[in-house]
Amino acid sequence: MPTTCLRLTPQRNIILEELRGTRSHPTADEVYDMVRRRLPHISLGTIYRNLDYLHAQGLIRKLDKIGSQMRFDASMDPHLHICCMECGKVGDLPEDAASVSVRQEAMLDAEKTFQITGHWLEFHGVCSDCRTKGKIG
Amino acid sequence: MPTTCLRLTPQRNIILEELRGTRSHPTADEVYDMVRRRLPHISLGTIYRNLDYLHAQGLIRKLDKIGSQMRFDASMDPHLHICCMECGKVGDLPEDAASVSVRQEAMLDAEKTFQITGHWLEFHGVCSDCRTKGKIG
DNA sequence: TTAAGAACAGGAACTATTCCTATTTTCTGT
DNA sequence: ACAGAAAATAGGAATAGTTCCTGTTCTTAA
Repeated sequence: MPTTCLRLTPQRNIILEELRGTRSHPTADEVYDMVRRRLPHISLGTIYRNLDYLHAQGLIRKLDKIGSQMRFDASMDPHLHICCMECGKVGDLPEDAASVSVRQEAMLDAEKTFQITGHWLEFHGVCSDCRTKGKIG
Repeated sequence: MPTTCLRLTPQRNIILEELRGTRSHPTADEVYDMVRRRLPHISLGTIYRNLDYLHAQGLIRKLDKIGSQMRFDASMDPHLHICCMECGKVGDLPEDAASVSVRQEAMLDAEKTFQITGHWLEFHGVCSDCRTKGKIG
């Protein structure tokens, strides 16, 4: 018996449906606008809470490194993101776009839309202090 | 005659010195605390403005994708960053840490400190809409 | 049916960052 | 060196994305 099961309230379901119906990687307030057409009384707090919930359940992606606002993405297949430095628009790139060997072919299509000017690569981990604390505490 | 030359005011100079004296990738308010020991009346606005200025001049790096706050780094040689998911601490990785072939050796040292659990890769560019606007406007 | 827990709407609070204004400092040309 | 112009500063107000709080409603399980 799992202690937590997936609870899809009407609000959560509609948020998920709206997110799955777009490829625009919307921000929280864009999701708010989309959902409000169907649930006029939903609150922005519910949007945030449920986007977090859906992300914690592994149903959507949370792009918190792109621009000044969080963005959300319902497509869970492995792929990379490209962000316009002028307007903030976010597009998709194939998973292997980072490999130089395939870049010429694979990126041709994306480069019709986005002219790539740079990238950001950052690693995540746990530092030794926090690992030590985890063992002791 | 260059229209803009580098103007290093006392405030800017001390900010730069303090930043060069640490490897901790401090946030703006951490820089504020460091600098305030030497310039007690400096304002946080000046810290932000001058960190932006130094970044625009290419003297420091601005890490705006790491955590919820901007971080700053005076070491300009090419390298990557690793961020602790528990406490937010930021460390350095060698430039070639992303290459799988050298990863075993090159990362050994960093992995003594950070246990790597994931990464973030994102591309930057200009979308076709913005390129079109740029040509017309 | 009822009690307990979860989720909700609405709005206040929080906080990193930016913006504003009057004042001070720095630079430029004479 | 000096006067005017331009830039930078301190201090604080404003902004905005996100989180938190409270009272109410809904769902679940016994």
